[in-house]
Amino acid sequence: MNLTARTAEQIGEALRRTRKARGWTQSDISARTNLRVATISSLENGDAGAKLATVLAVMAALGLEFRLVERGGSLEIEDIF
Amino acid sequence: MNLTARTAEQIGEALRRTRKARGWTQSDISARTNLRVATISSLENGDAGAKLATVLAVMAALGLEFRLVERGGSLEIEDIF
DNA sequence: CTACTTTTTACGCCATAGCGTAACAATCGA
DNA sequence: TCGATTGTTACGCTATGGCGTAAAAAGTAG
Repeated sequence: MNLTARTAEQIGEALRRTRKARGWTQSDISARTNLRVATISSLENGDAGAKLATVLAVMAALGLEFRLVERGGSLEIEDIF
Repeated sequence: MNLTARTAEQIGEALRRTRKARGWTQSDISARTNLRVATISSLENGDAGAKLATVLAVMAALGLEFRLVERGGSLEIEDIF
């Protein structure tokens, strides 16, 4: 699962995929973040106008964090082994 | 340079460090993004209310992209060699 | 210390995120 | 097929981002 993102669409996709991988619903994320389901939906659909705080809250709920890397940057361990 | 971020402050720090590493001013980023210097300043200082579009624009100007990874996740190649 | 560059902050303005609430649409299991 | 869960969209509302513009504060070189 490659979760590289340069656009809001890609971030939304990554969040949705991770959520599904966890077997969770948008409602689950909503409960863990105090964000409305509608907000989660909007974010997953690539809303570039979303607030950074919103993205970070969902990331935290999913147990994710950001790495800021050079474009086309280094491989990760899993990509090799 | 470890650019892991879970908070707006950490993202701002990472963006500022990368910008400095490029030898650029906030004004340079402003020119490349059509965002005001004040907006860049606010973002680098950890404004969680910033729009995702704003973050992504600055990231692009710096030649960076996001990786969404598990918290405490995999090491990167540079961390080993 | 002085002049210049860089960064931070302020004010009025417009656009919009996310809220509560609600309805509608799409997806899924029995 | 159908009822139930899940996801999307809408309306009015308040709060605030980013804009133009401007000035002040902080940092830097001579």
